[in-house]
Amino acid sequence: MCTQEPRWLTEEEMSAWLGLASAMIRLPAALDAQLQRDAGISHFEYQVLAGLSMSPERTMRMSELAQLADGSLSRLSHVVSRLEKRGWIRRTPDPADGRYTLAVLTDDGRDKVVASAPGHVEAVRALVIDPLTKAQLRQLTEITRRVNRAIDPDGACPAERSS
Amino acid sequence: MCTQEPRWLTEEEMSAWLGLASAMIRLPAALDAQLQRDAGISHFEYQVLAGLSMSPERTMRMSELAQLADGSLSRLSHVVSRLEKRGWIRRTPDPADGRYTLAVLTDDGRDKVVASAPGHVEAVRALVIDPLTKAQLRQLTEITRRVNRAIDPDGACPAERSS
DNA sequence: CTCGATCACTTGACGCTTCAACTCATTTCC
DNA sequence: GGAAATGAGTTGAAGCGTCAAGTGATCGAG
Repeated sequence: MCTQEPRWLTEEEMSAWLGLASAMIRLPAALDAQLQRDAGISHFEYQVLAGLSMSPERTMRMSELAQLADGSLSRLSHVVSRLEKRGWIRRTPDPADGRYTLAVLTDDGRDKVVASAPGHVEAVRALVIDPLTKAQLRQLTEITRRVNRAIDPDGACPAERSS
Repeated sequence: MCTQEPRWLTEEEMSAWLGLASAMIRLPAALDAQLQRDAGISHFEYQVLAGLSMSPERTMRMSELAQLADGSLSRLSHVVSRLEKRGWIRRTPDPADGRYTLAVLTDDGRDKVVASAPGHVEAVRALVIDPLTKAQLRQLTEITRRVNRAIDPDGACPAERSS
């Protein structure tokens, strides 16, 4: 209870927020639409396939993969079931620890990624990279770092893992 | 066919993109979670109620409202049905043109917005406004303006409508 | 060594979004 | 003035995500 009195947004804050709110809704929708139209898969499915394709042995544990793709384990399980039916992924228990399940990209799955990647990268370029200056791109990196940290202070942000 | 050869992303472009991709997924989820937890409504429902509350006569045509909230007319129709059941919105045909439907915020609906707004604004502050410097906020405004324009060149971007 | 706790996942039911019809009102064109 | 075309909105079915409960494997205390 008792939220003091709310600190309303100034004009300047409001216009940054409205712009972000709009982009936040429409950018995922636009990227999903491109992938759905040109490749018949969702952005989430693409992230799963692309994540596997860049992994050693094209293999990853379900839980790692869920974190990489920013989704719940349950969601990933459903999605991988569908991708398995389409012949792009196989599942097998981890020989090292039977509780884990390994998702493995099949050859057909790799072909699918290779076929879908250029169109997706072009879309990202067209909608995000190309409209911005080099300086804005650097600013965006720092801005999203701060926002991501605010959302989840000790969360593994994909942008900062490895390398 | 024949996508030339794809212009892959440089290191710098990649880190901006990964950061944005992560924020783009998790920011809506975080805001939805706050509203769901504290007010029992989704971010989309909040936008609908808040949009109406700021409108003259607390009334808007369904199609205007759909555009304001960045959703399809069908989605809005379903959502308004639910909000109507909860007693926050009434629907009535537009006397000026019977094809249009007017959505009107009830008094209970206004109370709901007034009760939910402070918590939502606090969340926006905590996740976006406060973590950024004043300069970054200005940069974000320009960055999102460009991205929004790339997504829909002549789209009515909420940030630029009116005022 | 065994039993309970924990962990990684899977499953099924429910709710929301989308898509494709459909309805009804209004405009347009003979 | 009447028929076809257009436009706004609604509806129902299908698909996807979430939540809670369930399964099986492994760890750890006694």
